[in-house]
Amino acid sequence: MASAQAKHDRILERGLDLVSQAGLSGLTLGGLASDVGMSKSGLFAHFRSKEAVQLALLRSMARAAEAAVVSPAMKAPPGLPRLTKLVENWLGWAARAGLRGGCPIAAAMFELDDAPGPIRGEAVAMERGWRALLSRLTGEAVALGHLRQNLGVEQFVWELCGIYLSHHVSSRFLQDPQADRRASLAFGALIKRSRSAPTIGSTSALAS
Amino acid sequence: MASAQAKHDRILERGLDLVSQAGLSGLTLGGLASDVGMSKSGLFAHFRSKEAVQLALLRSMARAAEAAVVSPAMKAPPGLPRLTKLVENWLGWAARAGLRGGCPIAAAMFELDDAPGPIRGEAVAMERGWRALLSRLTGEAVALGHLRQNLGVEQFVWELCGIYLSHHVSSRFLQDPQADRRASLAFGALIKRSRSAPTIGSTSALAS
DNA sequence: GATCGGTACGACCGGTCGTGCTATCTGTCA
DNA sequence: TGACAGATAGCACGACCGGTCGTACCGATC
Repeated sequence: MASAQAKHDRILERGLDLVSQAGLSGLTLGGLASDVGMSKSGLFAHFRSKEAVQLALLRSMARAAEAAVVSPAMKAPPGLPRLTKLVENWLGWAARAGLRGGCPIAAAMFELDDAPGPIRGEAVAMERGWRALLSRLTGEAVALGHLRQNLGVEQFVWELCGIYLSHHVSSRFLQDPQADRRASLAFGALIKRSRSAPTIGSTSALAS
Repeated sequence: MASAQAKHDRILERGLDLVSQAGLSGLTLGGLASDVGMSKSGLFAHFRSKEAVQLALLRSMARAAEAAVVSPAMKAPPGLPRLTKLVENWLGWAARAGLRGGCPIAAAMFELDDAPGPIRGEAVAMERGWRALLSRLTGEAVALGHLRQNLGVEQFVWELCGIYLSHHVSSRFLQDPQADRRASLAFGALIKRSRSAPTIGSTSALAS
């Protein structure tokens, strides 16, 4: 018999794929069980509830993203090159990681925005952690002089996340073949105006 | 007895609220029926299938967004003022329209990206139409000289959608009180670099 | 060799899902 | 007043849901 840990990992691996297609709430224990080739109750011996499965899958997503997106980028030189490499790995990472659906975390952010509970809490913590990482790498790029000293790092990260989300929608939902190019152009523009010092005035065009 | 049309409208109105909270796939006929105070089969007499309900709700969303976002903005002077007003009305429109959840269309874009079928088709058509409207208004701002002549309108709209999505995530999922300010700053920056002529070179920071 | 925790199974629970069929109610018009 | 049509309710169906049951096989331990 394959070791329990191996089976556990296989459940999470297949589950990740299912979640990427159907979302966290679209996942069913029976479907997952038959997908890994075991009975529903056999799967239940590993996790005590569906919520436990969802939580484990959420954490499994973080590990998968870490391995596919963060780790390879860390080999790039610190500062802007590393940040750029991270964004390259980020866009479309789910497909490259073998998932048939889109980024499960992005989908979860829209799926869980009105669903209080431990699942949502974990997802929020994960997203906050991810944005903290983006902020840290951006801060390093500032410290190394690759980006301007007075850059609003949080704002930079906020807009970067917008690029990711827009890329997700245009590539997966609208199936726009130009999605990668659009994201590349947007990131380039964001970097460009984060290099030089900003001019004064007209910081906002929206009344608040 | 209330007219059938009135009941029909009331079903769609309540359904829109439910979908904004639970998503299109999270909607259940029984839940919707009890929410409007009728039996499941009574509701079923109005629509012949759940898919018909979802399609009707999708179109109802478009009408609601039209009324809450587009129409009021059309009273503003054409060009940049009108576009700005539209974006103002767009951000957070769902809450102002009385929906307890987030923007149902934004959620649908992540929910349906792997669900082929007429629902997805309709949603794609709606989103394409929405982006065409954004492109048209942006084009008017260009024609009126409010934005620079060589602006990439499609790219502008693509990045604008990213701002909307990032605002949705930060305000609803992360519950960041700065979400409105962040979106305002991002839109301001987008407008600013869409006024003046771009410098040459370094159009992209990502290898393609 | 007896015992035991972990893993897995098939059967089954109460509940809810979408979907039909049929009966009843209600307002309208002759 | 009575007939008709549309709206609604009641009810039942098969499927599937998350979850529990008793049971059985496994390797390790005593």
